[in-house]
Amino acid sequence: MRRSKQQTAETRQQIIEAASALFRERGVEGVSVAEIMEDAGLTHGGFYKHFESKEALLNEAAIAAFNESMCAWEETLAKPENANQSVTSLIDKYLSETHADDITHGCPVVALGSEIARRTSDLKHSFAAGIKGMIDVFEQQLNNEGIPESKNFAVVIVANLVGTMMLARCTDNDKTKSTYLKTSNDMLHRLLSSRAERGQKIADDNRP
Amino acid sequence: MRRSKQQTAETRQQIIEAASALFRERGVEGVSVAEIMEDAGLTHGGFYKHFESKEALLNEAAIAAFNESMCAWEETLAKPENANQSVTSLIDKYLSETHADDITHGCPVVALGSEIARRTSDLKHSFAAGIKGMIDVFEQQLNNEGIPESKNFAVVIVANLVGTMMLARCTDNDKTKSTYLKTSNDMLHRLLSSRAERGQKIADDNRP
DNA sequence: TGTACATCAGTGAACGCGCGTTCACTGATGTAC
DNA sequence: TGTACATCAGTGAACGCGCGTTCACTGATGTAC
Repeated sequence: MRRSKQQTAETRQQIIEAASALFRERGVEGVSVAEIMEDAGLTHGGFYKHFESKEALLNEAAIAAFNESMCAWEETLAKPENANQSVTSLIDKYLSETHADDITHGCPVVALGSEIARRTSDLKHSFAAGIKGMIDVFEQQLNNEGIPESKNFAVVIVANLVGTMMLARCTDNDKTKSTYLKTSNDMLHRLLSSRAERGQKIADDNRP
Repeated sequence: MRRSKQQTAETRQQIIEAASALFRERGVEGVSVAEIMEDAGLTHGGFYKHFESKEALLNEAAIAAFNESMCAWEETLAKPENANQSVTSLIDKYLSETHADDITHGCPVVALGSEIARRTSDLKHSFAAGIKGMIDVFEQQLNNEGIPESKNFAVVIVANLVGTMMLARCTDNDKTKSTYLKTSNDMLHRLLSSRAERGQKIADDNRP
């Protein structure tokens, strides 16, 4: 039977959220429309009242996954104890064992990147925007901390995070997995502290 | 009809090579057993005379993809003009536009990582071994160039390569894509030259 | 504000299709004597 | 070395299954008057 506009919008959101988690967990082709609808508390028939196709839902689910990540990042940044170490707090969280073990609600680039790379059009566009968003957050935080070349460093940091998580997730030996996470984390910390020093030096030199 | 042992072995290799390329190009679930067999010049029925299942072929195909990558790396390292810049020549090749556009014969971690991360057992084990192999090559070359902490740097470099390629491949804007590749490449070059200097300094200090 | 009708979210059966896998069959290769 | 038989790589039809999508139907919601 017909639902109110608000209920319809809520249902739509539930489908997107279910899909966002399931696609990351099992891959786009590893989940059926029926399973997504079941997770959202519905039967499969009504799917096409909300989305044109499974592909269209994937696009919305990808956007939602990036939004979810960005919200989590904002939360981390908002914590008072992270005020003076915003960049490293984001890095620590990203490279945590918790994140490595939580594909379902983890970074969409690692969970879906290989599949998205093969696609074209809208989907790739949404994904590229999500990646840009991740880099932008780092750029801003690096600026706040007075680290020079913030844009370049932001790209390199995000690349490192994504790559490290990919290596860790593709490794069956838990010890090796932890080593990858820890090694990248240590190196990024060291790189940042040496860069922060240099940024401080430049600021001092430029002081009148 | 029955084939000679040599022919059978060759056919098996052809199936693996076809699968290795097709899986990377279209994803494991984006290619059918029949398509792989057709690419290898056969009909689908004979597939199970060579492999127990599609999953078993995926394992062999992943190993073959890593072997292919390692052979290409060896080739690059063997070129006389790369003798004194072995690490940067590997990095330049990996982060090239050519590699970004060639998923089919490119790095298996970027092409299949998201899918492999969800799997368990044999497959993940083969993949982890392949990743270890990539890191080992870099460690050895960093040693050759006298760069300290070669093992840690090797992990970070490979993570950066994989992550950068993933970002580039998931980006629909060609200019942004090139920027990602170039930014990581520049930063790795700078990091390596500053580390090489430090390595040289340590070597000088330790000279009797 | 109340009424009569149109709309449409959700249901569950059904469709057609392609997939991984199996199987009976063929005939060249391998092997035992 | 030659022969007779067993083996098995490759073929193409067939199987059963699950998938994305469609559809007739239901009944509460939205809207026009």
